[in-house]
Amino acid sequence: MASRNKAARKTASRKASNKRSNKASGKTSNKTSKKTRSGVATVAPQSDAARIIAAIKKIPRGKVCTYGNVADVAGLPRRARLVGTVLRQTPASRGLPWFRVINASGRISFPLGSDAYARQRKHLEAEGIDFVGGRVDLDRYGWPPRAKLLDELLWGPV
DNA sequence: GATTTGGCCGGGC
DNA sequence: AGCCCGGCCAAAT
Repeated sequence: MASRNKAARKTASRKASNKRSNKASGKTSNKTSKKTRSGVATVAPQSDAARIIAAIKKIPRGKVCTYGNVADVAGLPRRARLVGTVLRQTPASRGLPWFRVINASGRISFPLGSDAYARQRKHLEAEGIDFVGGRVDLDRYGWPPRAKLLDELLWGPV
């Protein structure tokens, strides 16, 4: 069964992001920067949640972004699930365009038929996003645009 | 498309 | 610590 490249998959395919960079050591809990040892105040690293929120805010009207891409934009590759978790526990009161986040299949992640599903879909359609067979065409509405993703991966942020 | 399989990570117990 | 479960992902069947 050719079960060879398993570990290779993520690493190689999903963005040659070798940028697992910093953290990587499991927990990151960057709470508010504390280590102000003697004065050298390290610039408070934003919490992962804050970065995710910020990334979501960038999604333009009429566009959608997958959990994975939100994570990438937030500088947290491979933390798609965290995006879901953060979203789940973030009060919509924040004026956050949470509804622009959908899964990599171009579908709304809530169970079809649920209120949540209907709510999200309504928001998206209100922005002109069109659903075909319950799916959003990511080539058309996805953000950031694929080309851009690729470029940044290969060339780095301009 | 649908499923399976393996991987990733954070949170809760 | 260990185990299990997520608004996940992607390659392979």
